[in-house]
Amino acid sequence: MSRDKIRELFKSRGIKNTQQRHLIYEFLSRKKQPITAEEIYMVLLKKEKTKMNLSTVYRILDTFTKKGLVQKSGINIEGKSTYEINHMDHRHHLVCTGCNKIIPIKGCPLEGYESYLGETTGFEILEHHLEIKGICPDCQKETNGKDK
Amino acid sequence: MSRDKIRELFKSRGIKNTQQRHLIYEFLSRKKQPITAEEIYMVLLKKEKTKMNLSTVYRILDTFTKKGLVQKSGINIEGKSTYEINHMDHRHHLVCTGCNKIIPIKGCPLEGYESYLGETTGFEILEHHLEIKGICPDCQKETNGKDK
DNA sequence: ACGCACATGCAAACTATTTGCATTTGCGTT
DNA sequence: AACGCAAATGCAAATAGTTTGCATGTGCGT
Repeated sequence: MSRDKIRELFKSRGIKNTQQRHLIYEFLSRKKQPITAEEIYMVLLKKEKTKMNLSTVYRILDTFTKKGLVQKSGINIEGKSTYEINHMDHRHHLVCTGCNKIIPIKGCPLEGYESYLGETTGFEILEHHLEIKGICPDCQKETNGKDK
Repeated sequence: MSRDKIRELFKSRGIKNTQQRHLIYEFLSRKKQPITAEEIYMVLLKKEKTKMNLSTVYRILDTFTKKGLVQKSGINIEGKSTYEINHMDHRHHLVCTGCNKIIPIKGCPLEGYESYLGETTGFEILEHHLEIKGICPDCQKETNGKDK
């Protein structure tokens, strides 16, 4: 997404275009995996020459979340929340319990189920989070050799 | 579940039967909803005449989780983790964003999907967590009157 | 009933996240 | 292009959930 597209996006949502916000949004939109606030902070510290405070990262993520640009992913890594771009194409992930690798899943297995659920419960269904855990092929190999 | 059943269960899993563990297990097995460690602590403080430390609650939940008796539910309430009895009949919940009410869902919409996913990704699928959010009938009524 | 390993209580440590306040920055206006 | 104000950021300190070290207490096999 180009620099100007992001500016426009921000403007359309009433988000002031600051350097920090721009960097975080750009970074997140390239990421295919949910990521923690701290990781964002670290990467931006190293890669970009900007300095940015960790609390700013949290505040920006919060702003983005409220404006619908980003969402908390529901996947917690060692007690830390993770965030990802709010893909308009609804998406889920498969998390490896061995190495924490995260891969996106194509398609949503709950298509159609939500409306059924809404009808049977009377709830107005808003959203869902699905997290599937497993052991990735790489870690399966490793485990065969060791006993851990 | 009777007192003795729980003792047996503990014994079969190598869990020493203490008063605190018993109380927590009994309480959790009656609960139909995931609950936070703090809530467990509060309820047991009030209802039972036992005193129990919050850190003990955490430790017991941890033990239970490792032994497979309990699981972290994946639903976080205001930043707090929630726990529930590990129902052998795999279960999901519907959470109301208005009042935090949680209701269990009958059946799992992912039946069958896991094996498909395992085949297509090479992952060995272990488990999944599904959280669905919506507005319950009660809160839907309320919202119609107010503007919040 | 005894003794030991394990569980608990208590307080302090940790860690992720939030917040108050002074300073800086973006952006509409002149 | 400069000005001014509201909003954003940096910094440090506060919160809050969870964990941990250590002294004491308790379950359970002998």
